[in-house]
Order: sequence, then structure tokens, then C-alpha cells
Amino acid sequence: MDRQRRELTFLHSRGGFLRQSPAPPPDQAIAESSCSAGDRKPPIREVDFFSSGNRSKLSSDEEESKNCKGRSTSTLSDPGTGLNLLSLNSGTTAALEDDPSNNDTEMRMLRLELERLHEENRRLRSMLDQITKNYGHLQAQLLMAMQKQAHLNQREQQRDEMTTMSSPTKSAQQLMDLRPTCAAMDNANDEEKTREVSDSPTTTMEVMSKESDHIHTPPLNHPNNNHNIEDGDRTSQSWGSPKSPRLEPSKGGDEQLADPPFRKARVSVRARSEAPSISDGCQWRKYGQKMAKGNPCPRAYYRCTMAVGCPVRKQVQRCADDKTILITTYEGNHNHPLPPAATAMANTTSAAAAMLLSGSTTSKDTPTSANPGYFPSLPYPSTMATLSASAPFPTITLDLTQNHNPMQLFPRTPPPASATFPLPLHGYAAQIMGQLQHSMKLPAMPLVQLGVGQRHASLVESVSAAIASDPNFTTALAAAISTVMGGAPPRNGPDGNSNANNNNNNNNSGNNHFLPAGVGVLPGSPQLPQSCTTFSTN
DNA sequence: CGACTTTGACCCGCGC
DNA sequence: GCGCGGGTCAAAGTCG
Repeated sequence: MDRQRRELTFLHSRGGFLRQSPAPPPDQAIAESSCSAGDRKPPIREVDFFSSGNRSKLSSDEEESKNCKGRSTSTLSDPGTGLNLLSLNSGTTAALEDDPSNNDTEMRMLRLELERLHEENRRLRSMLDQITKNYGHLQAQLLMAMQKQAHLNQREQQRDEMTTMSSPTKSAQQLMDLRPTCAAMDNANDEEKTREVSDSPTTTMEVMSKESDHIHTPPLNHPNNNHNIEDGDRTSQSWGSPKSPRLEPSKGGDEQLADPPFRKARVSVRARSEAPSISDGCQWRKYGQKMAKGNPCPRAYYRCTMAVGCPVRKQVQRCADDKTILITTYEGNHNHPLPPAATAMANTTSAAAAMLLSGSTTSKDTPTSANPGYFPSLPYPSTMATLSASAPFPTITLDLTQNHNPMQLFPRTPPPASATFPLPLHGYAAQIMGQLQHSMKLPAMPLVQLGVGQRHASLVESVSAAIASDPNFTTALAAAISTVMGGAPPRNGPDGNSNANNNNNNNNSGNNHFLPAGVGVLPGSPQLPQSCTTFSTN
């Protein structure tokens, strides 16, 4: 646990890199085999760490490097472990220098081997860069295609409604209802987006974020949409507040507005916490509290105040059955950089939301409401991650309250071939899975980029299987959350979340571990597509 | 004084 | 149409 915490802390501090790095290669398991299980380190992290010139990690890993010394020679001979081998360089070099018995020939061979591995590493990294670029281009193209399709559908429906509706006021309302998405789908915007995609030197994730904003919410940072920032309190209604009628026309009508990217998903996380709150690193302001039916504990409503107009909200409530369980709900996408402490949670839950949304694409017509498990036929325990499309929102529940033994909980049957984590999951999910793989020390899950045509169907199964079948996912998620919770001393920092007068369980959560500006901040993550993280009330 | 919490009122969707 | 419940608003109060 301490190790996981340390790694996650490191992940936070190295957030910028991690978010720009694709998921670990499938041969990670092979690469990790060069050290004993206890010495395993995510190899790609090490490589990038080396290249980034950050030496502090060296000292922290000095002991592990020493542990690897004895094995360095034999390990070096494995050409398939190039990435990881570089992490042993210091130990290897030290071993070579410390042992005068090595003859020159052996030294030369080892150095040659080292150089070869360096070269191979460079080659692999360039390949990785290329793949990342291609991936970004494909994502952009896919999104643009989806947007155009949605735009066409919208215009069709708009035309239909204009002809069928006799009431002028109703028609006007319809037009208003469609405003957010129509504005986002404007041709001018399309052109601009095209330019963004093709010309912008931003990272893939940044492109994705911009695209997501165009799709799901009026782009908050768009000069033509400043009203959304100024009108921040209303943003939730404009992008589909539960009580908002604006997106309701999709109900019972065409499925165009129910297109997955426009649907609102929830990610529900149940976490056991004696503390009054879960510190997720964000800054929240309480704007309401209600007594929910069937629960003696009030439900508190919070709004993200880290940026003006940030549409993210969360609900916090204790479980009626077990008051040590905190059920917290996040909704919406941050429109601002997140501190590292918040990034882990945001990324994880966004990934879960993305999974859910992707999965709900093809299953929206299936009767899932009464079924707590989205895929009841799965042969895996689904107690830790449950997908549900129950009204009004599809919800994914991550139950972190159960004390799972990762060894025992490995799927009784091997995951099906589809239990992969497709990259098109908005990128982040794959990254997070990569991170989780690191922290879970799992054999690498194959990351398969599916073709667009087979995306959704496979996605549903893949994601569900990946989550439901792999308790380590939520175990690592729990580790991440416990890092946030445990690593955050109960203080009322600059976030201003003073709970002294909070006589309820409304925890607010706000302790921020702010780093200097830009350090470890994920530029893209706040705009994750439909990242609605819900600590659900079930 | 600004930021935050509290809390009653209000809005809206939904079911009957 | 009405009532219920979830979600939000906004004025008043609190705190540092």
C-alpha cells in the first residue's frame, strides 16, 4: 500500500509526462520480469524519467538499482526488454565499475550491448511518438465525423419539427433547446476545429479536450461563447441538468440527441471513510443540501469553484445502511487545470464515465434499469464496478468499500479476448488503465485500438469486462483515492473549505495540494468528454 | 470584506 | 392537475 501510495504520488508529481505518454506497451510484463516482483517499476516511466533528466528519482531508486546489480548482466542479454533495461543502467554501470575482475572483452561487450539497447530504446520511443501522433489524428478524424453526423441528424430533426409543430412559441423553444449543440456544431466552428486539429501543435489530449468541449458543452474557453463562463451557474442546465428540459426532446424521439456523447453519465464511487470527507483535491462550494428520501443523512450539493463557470458538481451523502461509507457524486467536466491531487480522481472517474458512455451507446434500448449489473452474463464478479443504465442517467458504481484480495479476486476464468481496453476511450481511460497496470503490477492488458466500425460494440464488452472482471482496477483506484484521502491532512487550506461549522457530513473535500503553476497539471483532463463522476446514491 | 455555509423557497420532471 | 422528490437558487448568517 505504501508502495502504491508512493507511486501514485510520483504519478501526481509527474502528471505532465504521464498524461502525454501513451499506455504501456503490451510487453510490459516481459520488461518487468528483469527484477523481482518487489522491485518492479513501471518501465516506461523509468525510461521517460531518464530522458527527462530528472535525477531525483535516481536517488529514490538507488536501493532498487543496487538490488538489480547482480542480475544486470543476464538481463542485458535480453533484447526484448530494452525499455526496462535502461532503468538498470546505473546499476549495471556501477557493477561494471565496481568489479575489476571483468576483463576488457566482457566490458566491451557489455558496453556495446548497452549502446545497442540505448539505440533500441530510441527507436522504440520514436515509434511510440509516431503511434501517438497517428492516434491523435485518428481521434480527431473520428470526432469530426461524429460531429458532422450529429449535425446532420440535428438539422434533419429540426426540419421535421419545424414542419410538424404549429405553435411558433414551441418552435422557438425547440430552437433554443438545440442552441448549445447547434452552436457547437456550427460550420464555422467546424472549420475552426479542422484548423485546430490540423495545425495545432497541442498534444492529442488537448485536441481531444477541445473537441469534447465543442461536442458536449459550449466551449467555455471559446471567444464566441463567453456567455457560458459568465453564466456559469446555468451551464448545468444548458448541458443537460436532470431537471432541464433542454435536452429532453431526445426522449422518445429520435435518438440523435441521445447519442452517447450527449448523454449524461454518472460514475458512482462508494468509499469507506471515517473522515467526514473525501479530499479529491478540488475546491468545492456547497450550494445546497437536501434530505433525500430513504436516507436519514442529508445529501449535500457542491459546485467546483476552482474556476469561474466550472460546471462540475458533486453530491456527497453517507450510505443509509452503513454510515461509514461515503457516496460522492461528480458531474460535468472541469474547464480548468486540476491540481495533481485532483487529477487522479478526475481521470479515474472520467475514464469510468467514458467507459459507461461508450458502453451505453449500443445498449440504450436494452432493459437494464432493473439490472444492477450492466452485463449480467459476464462471468465475473461485478461487486466493485457496476454499470447501470437506470434512469435518469447511466451510472457506473465503483465500490471501494470492499476489502478485496487482489490475488483471490483474479477472475476465475481468464478474461475473454475482448477484455481489452480500446484506446478510443478518449485516450484517458487507456492511460489510466496503464497507470493502474503499473500500480497494480498486473500483467499488461493488451491495448488494442479497434477500428471505428467495431468500436462501440466491442467497447461495451471490453470496458465492462475490464472493470467487472478485474478487481485490481478498483483496488488500484482505491489506492489512488486513499492516497488522496490519507495523504491529505485535515487542514483548511487555500481552498477555503472550512468545515468547522459543518455539522453534517458534508464533507467537502477540498484540500488542494497545489503545485507551482503548471506542474503536474493536466491541461486536458478537465475537459474530458462527459466526465461525470458520481458517487452515487444507491 | 470576501468566501463560504445554511436553509427555506422555488423550479421542474415524473408518476398517479 | 396535483403532489412528491430531486436539484438549484439566493438571501442571510458565519468565519477568518
